[in-house]
Amino acid sequence: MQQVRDEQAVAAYVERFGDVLTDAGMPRLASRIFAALLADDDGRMTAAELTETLEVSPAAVSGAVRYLTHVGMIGKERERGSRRDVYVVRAEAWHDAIMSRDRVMNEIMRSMARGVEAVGGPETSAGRRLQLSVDFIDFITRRLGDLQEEWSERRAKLMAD
Amino acid sequence: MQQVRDEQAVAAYVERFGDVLTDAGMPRLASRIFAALLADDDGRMTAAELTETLEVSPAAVSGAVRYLTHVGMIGKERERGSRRDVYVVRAEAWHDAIMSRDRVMNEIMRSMARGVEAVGGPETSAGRRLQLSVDFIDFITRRLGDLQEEWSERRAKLMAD
DNA sequence: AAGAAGATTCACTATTTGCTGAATGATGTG
DNA sequence: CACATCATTCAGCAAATAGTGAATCTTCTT
Repeated sequence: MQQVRDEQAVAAYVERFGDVLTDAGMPRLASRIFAALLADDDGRMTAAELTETLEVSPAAVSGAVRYLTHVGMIGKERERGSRRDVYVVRAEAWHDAIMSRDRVMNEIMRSMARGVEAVGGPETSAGRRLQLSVDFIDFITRRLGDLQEEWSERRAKLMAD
Repeated sequence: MQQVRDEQAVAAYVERFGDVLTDAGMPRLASRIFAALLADDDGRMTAAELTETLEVSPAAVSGAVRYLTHVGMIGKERERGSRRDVYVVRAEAWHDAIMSRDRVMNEIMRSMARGVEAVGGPETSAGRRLQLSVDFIDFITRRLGDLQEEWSERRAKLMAD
């Protein structure tokens, strides 16, 4: 039973899912573009397609797409002998999105580590509190790295079927 | 060697760390308040202290503090027979912050799961792509829960010293 | 080399967000 | 019960953000 693709339903879904991503902190148009790519049949859309289906200006697409490629959630490709960029949702989109958060976490950790000194060293109560936070973040981010690997393996096995 | 606490250095640190948190997506004043509490000697400050040391209006503190309590990073207490609230950084601040992100992740996951149907079911290529994303997020968030537990135990042991 | 098709940049506008000051509300004290 | 002390809410303002349209830059075609 191969269902027929109801483009209108898909469009509606793109908007709903876009909203969810926006609530999660992603810029609005970037959210909609990512949603559109995820829901697109072959996960590949040109800038022109995006401006048309999302009803925004090419300029806006350009900016949003820069953001998405920057955080590694989509890739920009160009078929040789063509001028149009085609954007593809990367297989590692979520992986990278989480890892980019990880980078932020690392910043926080480093700043807190410096804070230990600023408040008078690890013997002070503020110092202890900061250090404990550092330890926690460190623990979580390390383990998160392991999880990504575990997933890659698990996925590889599934793909082998 | 118990260092003397240099309040000026602490204040400077609060601003730097506040910036880091803001970059991570936390509203500006909320970041500064959380930083101030983390760096405070006993991790407890009244609203008045906050307005004074951070040089903002009581109204602003009220709003920022609402945000922070909402995401569970600080607690509001009031000593009986007093009108002043005292805000304390919760021991589980980071834990809860991460878990609250987790709630967001769950929203995303649920939305993508609904998307599988919208794009024509799990047999379509878009459906497969969405389902794979769901699986990944599911995997990560579950494991993240385990990690929090592991940390609690680890921490309990350390505290026993 | 000229032209066309596309992407990007830039100046501007509209919306959203974070803060202030003033007014209002809540809660303890004489 | 009236007053004082704090917290909160609300209208307004200032700064940041996301998008538009026009101009510019790139790159393929002929």
